[in-house]
Amino acid sequence: MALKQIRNMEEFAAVSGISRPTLSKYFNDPDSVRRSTRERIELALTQYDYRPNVYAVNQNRRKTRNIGVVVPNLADPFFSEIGREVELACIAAGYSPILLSSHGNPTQERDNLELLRSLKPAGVLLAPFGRISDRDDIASFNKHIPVVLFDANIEDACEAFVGTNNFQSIDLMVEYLCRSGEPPCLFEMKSPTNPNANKRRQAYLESMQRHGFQPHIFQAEGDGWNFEEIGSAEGGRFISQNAFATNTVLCSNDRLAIGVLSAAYRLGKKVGRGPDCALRIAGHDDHPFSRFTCPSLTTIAQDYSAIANRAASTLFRVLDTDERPAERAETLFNGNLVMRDSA
Amino acid sequence: MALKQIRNMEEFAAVSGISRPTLSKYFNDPDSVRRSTRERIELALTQYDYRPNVYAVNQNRRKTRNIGVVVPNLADPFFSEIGREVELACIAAGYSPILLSSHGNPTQERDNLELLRSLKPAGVLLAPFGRISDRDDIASFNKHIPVVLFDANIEDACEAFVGTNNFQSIDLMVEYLCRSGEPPCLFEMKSPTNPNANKRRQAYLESMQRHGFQPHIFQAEGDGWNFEEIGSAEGGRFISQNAFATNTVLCSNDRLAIGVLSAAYRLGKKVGRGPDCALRIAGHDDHPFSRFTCPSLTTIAQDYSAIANRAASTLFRVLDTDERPAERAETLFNGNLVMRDSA
DNA sequence: GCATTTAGTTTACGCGCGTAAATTTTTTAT
DNA sequence: ATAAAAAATTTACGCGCGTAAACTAAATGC
Repeated sequence: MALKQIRNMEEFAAVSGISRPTLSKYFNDPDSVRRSTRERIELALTQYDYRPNVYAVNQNRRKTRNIGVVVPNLADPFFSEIGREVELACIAAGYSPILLSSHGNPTQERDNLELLRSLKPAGVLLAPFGRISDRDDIASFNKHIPVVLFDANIEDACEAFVGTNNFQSIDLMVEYLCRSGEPPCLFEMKSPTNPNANKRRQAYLESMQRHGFQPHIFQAEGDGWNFEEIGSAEGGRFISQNAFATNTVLCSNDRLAIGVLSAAYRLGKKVGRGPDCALRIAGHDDHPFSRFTCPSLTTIAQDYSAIANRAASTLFRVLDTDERPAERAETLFNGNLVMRDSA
Repeated sequence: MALKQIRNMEEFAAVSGISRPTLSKYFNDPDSVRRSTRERIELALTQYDYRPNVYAVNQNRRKTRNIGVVVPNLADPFFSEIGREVELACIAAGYSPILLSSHGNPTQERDNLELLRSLKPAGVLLAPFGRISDRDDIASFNKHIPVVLFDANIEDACEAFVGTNNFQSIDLMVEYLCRSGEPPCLFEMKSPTNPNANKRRQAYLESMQRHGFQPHIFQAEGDGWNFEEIGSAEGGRFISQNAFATNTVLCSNDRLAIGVLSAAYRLGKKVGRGPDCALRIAGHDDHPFSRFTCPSLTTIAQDYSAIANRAASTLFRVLDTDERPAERAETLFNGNLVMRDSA
């Protein structure tokens, strides 16, 4: 087995009988060498435990084969899932993904970009917080390295954006709710960290107007990422004060909705479509747990697989052509209504 | 500002007026140079945008300042949280953490170790699946690189283990449940992926015996990490068949409990301590969502902050002394009972 | 079978930094 | 002030690999 410990490509060239430059070509692209040569190399690889020193490999190359993937918060299952999809897409394309979480903290996002700067990635897939304060950092980063945004858009920044069409998805939900019962009011954060929330509010207003109903917006005080907590506290407050304008509450995202559902349960208000129900509650995002809330949550499923793969392939195209695209593309995927028991 | 683009340490030496070897010392340990020199360097750093090329830095060094952190599944909030704590501990100690998720897949765990092998980390903090099949891979990996296990133990493998004392935590819960109502039966996976589940079963049996009650174990069919789904389907089956031996169900972990709670709701069985309740349900782990289940979940909180920090500091000690510890240490932290409304 | 194309070999240099040895400068102790 | 200690500088080499140039061997086309 381990006939001899191979220390570097030179030694591997000696034992495999292939010259070092050819080996170098092989490791950069196995298909760039003749098949017979490739087989000889791969035979030798089974006999000797050698693999190129990543640090030496990346030292000279201006662009590595690394791709940075930055998401706002891996503790949020949505980003955990979409991050995973992006990783897989990168691996499939022969890149090495480096998944970084900003842990709900814009400062950490800057730190992550700073870290990536020194890792010289070929490109970056970034789901930004989208606050104005980040804009300059991201633009400055983008000067040197191609960046494709996903999930949250920053107007006119970076090579492209891929996300969900909130206007379509919210309209879909509003339409359903209006058709099946009282028109919904909207429950959201007062100062949302995510620009999608603003899009959704806008979409709600337009959609309600289109359907000829009076919109009602209820905003929760609170900061940070404890959406369930905020939804539970503030939603509970609105419920117990009978403040919601209608019996139907559309929450800006599932995590808020999960909080509101827990508050409703605590307050003894039955949630659902039945005649004995006091409230209907809907969400947005199809959070993994929304199937297991009580009752299960009616929501919008984002097509995160499509988003992840499109974002990745958009970046790959930029990397392949090695030039910035003339036009900044914005791709929006439709959401799907997931009907469960809460609305 | 950017007076000149600095390309390497040589050029930075020229503009800063400090010799390259001294700069090298500084970047490896800022305190290894005289204070006045350090201040001159840091002044220059504010004027010029230079930082050492990570790849060149790590190329020669046998041991990098990287620390690999491998968890079974970042989509599971428990690992997301504890992974974060570990990251912070590494950064605080001057190391660069590389957080990798095995995505619920033992093969991926092997791939992650393979990846880490080429990144030459100083050490690794590993939360393993703990299946027997991984043992050899991990042991082989551990031959070259120090590894501290956390969360899940593998007997006699690696430098040390840090986790929760399941015997203490389960006993705490069993004691509470017996004292406050009917003695609990145990609900768990038939073929658990996590060795803690086996510990918890053992602990349950011993604890029930100690309290003089007959133990009852109910096992859910199913594979993978969809614990909520399995808990909901299988738990629902047991509930609707009235199969649980007592009205109190202790679930092996919170995610199963979340599934069982959703099944109970679906079946119209009220859960809680009150006289009108049909079931009491308890969990283990204090999952972030267990506060927002309906009703909120009584559970055991693992001290993951303590676990993460102890695991990290144990590894650092090994790295500092630069020799393997004579004795393999196992550190177990106690769990805390979190009383909520479900039991 | 021969010319042409394609692939591999030899040789050589450079990347950015760690680091050792010898020397000079600066600080500290007496 | 002077000797000793500490720190910085100069010089030089090596790490493992990418890569270019000139050359040689093998595969391909007709």
